[in-house]
Amino acid sequence: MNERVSQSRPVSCCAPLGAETLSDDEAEATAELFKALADPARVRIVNLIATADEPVCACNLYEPIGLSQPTVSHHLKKLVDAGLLEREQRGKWAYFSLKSDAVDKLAAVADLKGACC
Amino acid sequence: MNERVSQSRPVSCCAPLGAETLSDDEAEATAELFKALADPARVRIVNLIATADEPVCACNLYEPIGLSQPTVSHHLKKLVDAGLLEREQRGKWAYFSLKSDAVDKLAAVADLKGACC
DNA sequence: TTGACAGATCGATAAATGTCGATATATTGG
DNA sequence: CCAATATATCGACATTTATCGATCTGTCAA
Repeated sequence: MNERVSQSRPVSCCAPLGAETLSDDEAEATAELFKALADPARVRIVNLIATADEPVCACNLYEPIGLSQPTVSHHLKKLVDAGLLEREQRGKWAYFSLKSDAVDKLAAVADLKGACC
Repeated sequence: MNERVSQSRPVSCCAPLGAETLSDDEAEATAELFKALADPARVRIVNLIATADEPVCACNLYEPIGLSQPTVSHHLKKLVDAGLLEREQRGKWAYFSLKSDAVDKLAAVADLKGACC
């Protein structure tokens, strides 16, 4: 039924580290996902949002992160572009939450079990 | 019995993304781990080693990775420093394998389950 | 000891990235 | 429509990083 065209992976955009084969594009996409979390500011942003039980307003991030508004906005954009965060506009405020796929995607890509030792 | 001094986390060096609290140092350490995998060449190296059933000689990486010997050596060093790979000298050859802790560490840090939605 | 080879280190360079102040855009309230 | 506020974008700058050629270090065989 399904075309199974490049659908042999749980995630089409980026293959797990333990995949049997890994094309150049897949390696690039996988690195891109890790790159999104390869900055302490973005790690803290994701952590703050992950531990909140509601979407978080950007205005509530500047102070705890300790960086300027443009810089935090820059990091938020990177996280959204990477598919890790979801942006929701409420009036003049922007709220961010964890994208549900991101959780599975990250866990899948980081999976090395079975390939070890 | 245990001192439980900074031992409340599964990994002492870098806290998971979903941790209740995250110090500056922990965020830095966590980002450092992701940074090690934030490059397509290093993703491919880890993948090649993860899918091999034996430690891999550095000399068998230059050609598949498609980069110069110094560059591959540079990436290998980064992966070893990050605690992801183990280096083993056999005569004049260097063999690399996945460090067993790395598997768990990566999975733990990347864990966002329960913190989602 | 010497020659050959594997891998690491060095130095240089180009590209990518984080940061901020200034400014632009968009939304709301009056 | 206008003023105020939240966020995004722009331009600039400093830092980091990936890459390679050349060289150094260490190991083995003869």
